[in-house]
Amino acid sequence: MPELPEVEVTRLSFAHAIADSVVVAAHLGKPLRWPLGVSTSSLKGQTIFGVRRRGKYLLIDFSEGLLLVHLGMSGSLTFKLNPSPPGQHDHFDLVTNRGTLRLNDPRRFGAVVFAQDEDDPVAQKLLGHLGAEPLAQDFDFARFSDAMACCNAPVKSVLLAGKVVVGVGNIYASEVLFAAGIRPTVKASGLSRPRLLRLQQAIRAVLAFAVQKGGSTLRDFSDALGQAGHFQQDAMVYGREGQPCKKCDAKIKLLRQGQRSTFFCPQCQKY
DNA sequence: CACGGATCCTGATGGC
DNA sequence: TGCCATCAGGATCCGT
Repeated sequence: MPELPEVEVTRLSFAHAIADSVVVAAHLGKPLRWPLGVSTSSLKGQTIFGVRRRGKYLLIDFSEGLLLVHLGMSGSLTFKLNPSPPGQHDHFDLVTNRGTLRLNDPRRFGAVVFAQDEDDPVAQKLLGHLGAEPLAQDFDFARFSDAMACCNAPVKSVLLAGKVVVGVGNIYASEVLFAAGIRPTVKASGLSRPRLLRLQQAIRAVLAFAVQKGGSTLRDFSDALGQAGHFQQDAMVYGREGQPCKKCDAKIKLLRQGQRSTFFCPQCQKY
């Protein structure tokens, strides 16, 4: 469910409400991808300063330490004053005096991990190798093109890997490459300067637009307060195999790259 | 070390 | 209706 826009929309939906709250309790359900790393009782009494995002990770800052939250493939967060008792897919509750932050994650590819700070080896293992933030200032063209020049893998795979730039998941990879007019199978290292420029602009534009739209609704994404997103209506290629391209009418094609689906227009994305 | 594939887990969907 | 195979928005780990 969550790529960068969904994670950011989720963050924006509860960050203000949870800021300055105090942790009353924390509860764990079934095991997630990685263990929490501390006892839930050690979180009690801590003040929550705010919520940041790095790639697809949410960073919840405490008076001492921080929580790294990842939604995996199927995770979602809710923030409610009076939540119902945890259901079978609710695997983490952070109860505060201002409301309860709850992680629901059927597939349990998500994670909640405690770290002392961002230099903590636990945090570095997850965050240390991440690429540039596409919506931040430090996403400059020189570094982007240098990083892309090193990769001989298909540009779609390079975008997904997150080592050059973070946050572009499987849906937005297809959308971004369509917006840039680049074929997903082209080697990243083979892209000309003008194409790299268009690609970088497309990454920024598509992700920013999706955030503005409230995230994807491919299944039924909604933010932590239950507000639904509207990006799906605007998907140009993703999930549209066999349907006419919205720009040129050619049939949208589907291909497999590393066990993931890629959608593209053979006419608008020739190289 | 850079790449492709297998892998964790559950639910939805489609064919028979 | 049931059973089985396939696929799903992520990212790490492992073999080549």
